[in-house]
Amino acid sequence: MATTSSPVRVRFAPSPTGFFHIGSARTALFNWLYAKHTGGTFVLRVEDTDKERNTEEALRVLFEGMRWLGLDWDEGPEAGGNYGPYFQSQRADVYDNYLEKLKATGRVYEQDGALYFKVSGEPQVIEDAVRGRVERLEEKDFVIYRSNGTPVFHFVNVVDDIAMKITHVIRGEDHLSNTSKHVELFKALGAEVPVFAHIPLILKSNGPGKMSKRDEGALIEDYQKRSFLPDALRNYLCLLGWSPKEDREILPVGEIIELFELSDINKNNARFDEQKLAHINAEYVRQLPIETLAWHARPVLTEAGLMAEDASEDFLHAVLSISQEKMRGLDSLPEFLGYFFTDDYAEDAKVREKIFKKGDPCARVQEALMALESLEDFSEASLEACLQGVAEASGEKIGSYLLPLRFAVSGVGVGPSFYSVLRVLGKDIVIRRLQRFIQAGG
RNA sequence: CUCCCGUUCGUCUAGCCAGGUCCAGGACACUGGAUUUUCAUUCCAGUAACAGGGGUUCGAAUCCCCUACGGGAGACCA
Repeated sequence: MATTSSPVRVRFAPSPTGFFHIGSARTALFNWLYAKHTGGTFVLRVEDTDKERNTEEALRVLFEGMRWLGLDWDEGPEAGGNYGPYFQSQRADVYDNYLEKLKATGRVYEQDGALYFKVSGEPQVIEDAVRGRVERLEEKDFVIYRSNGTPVFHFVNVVDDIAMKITHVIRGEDHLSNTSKHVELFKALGAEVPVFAHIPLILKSNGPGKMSKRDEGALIEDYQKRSFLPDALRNYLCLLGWSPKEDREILPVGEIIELFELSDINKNNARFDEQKLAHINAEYVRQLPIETLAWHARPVLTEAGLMAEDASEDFLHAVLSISQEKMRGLDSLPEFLGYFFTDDYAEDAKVREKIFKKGDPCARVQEALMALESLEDFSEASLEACLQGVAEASGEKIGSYLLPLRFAVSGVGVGPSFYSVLRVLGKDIVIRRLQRFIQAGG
């Protein structure tokens, strides 16, 4: 494997489009991981040569997305560094200087007002850390400066990598075919060719082709809005094209950094699987310390209009601590726990149907209501004993009481351990809801 | 059409470089069962893959070739 003795410098060079695509995020992540792994430098360079795209909003989406994922950059916009500016739109003089260098080799010529680079005609060897040795012949001369005087991607990309002393170019496989152009340019400019690592693409979950902005789940900002945990998304993204091996999948980022090697990156494209992402996200949610969970859950609940802004932290903790082990994503919290915070919660029609199929739920709720009204101690053990007694008194299984009662009290058929639900809800609310259920005739 | 890359369960992958311990391991999803308290948790079990064909070899998921299929690139976009 080709290596350089100089310290590792990698870069993520996005074009601000107004979206932060999941594939771009994964490319940024792999660069970041490699920089961390090697103790190198992670550079963020904004490729905004395509005029209109460079809006404030587009940059905000990009920067916020990266920071949310924890992908901090050592050099770049808002971070500084010795190789700036880090916006290509501000580097015109750099490009002009390198153009002069290239002209001096006699391999630049003008046609129709555009500047062309004359290719060598020799097959170019790409030493790729992921794919091994790849050979490709660049057959046609190509444009490096448009007739309007602005340089094109292939030129600025290579010039910046040289000027910024980039040692490893980690990017999507869609650039592999372009690399023969880039190698020609590196050589013509007398620069050392960096190590390339072309990582597999992320394909859409159904249908052909790579994931595009329009596909479901393709944008990082969607996951931010849906309150996914960034650590979870990042962990999932690591698994797309790379593996920690030893049958492990969920692991702290520190360990991933330690294990991450370019040579372990897969060659074949990966298909995006939202279900697996959801599973990993849920695992992370369930492992959160209760304070952190509350910190994440509060805005989700208040924005859904279920919980008052100044709602008690203690009550929130109580609700979360009995629910956490059964939680899925944070975005499902309003549906899963809404009834703890409001009387005006949605009912699950299927569960309603189900409880009426098996006997008279009102009668059972009535029996339980009478027993609970006179129960002073609303602890789990006491509640269980009480309801057990109700069931035994009428010669029934406790199971036939639980679903009607849960529905009467929460409108749904699933949730935390039922006795815990009753305890946290408290006697007043429980009694009130059971009465309401009976009065409404179910 | 040309060039480049790839191909292990439905999906993500381990194994491949250093051929035998792989009638192929894990995870998600799915199915069934358990926790005699429902349930989105937990536990157990099950279904399910080396693209096809030719070599090389005592022996190939692992090495070589061909075909098929998939992906990417082929802009005065990035």
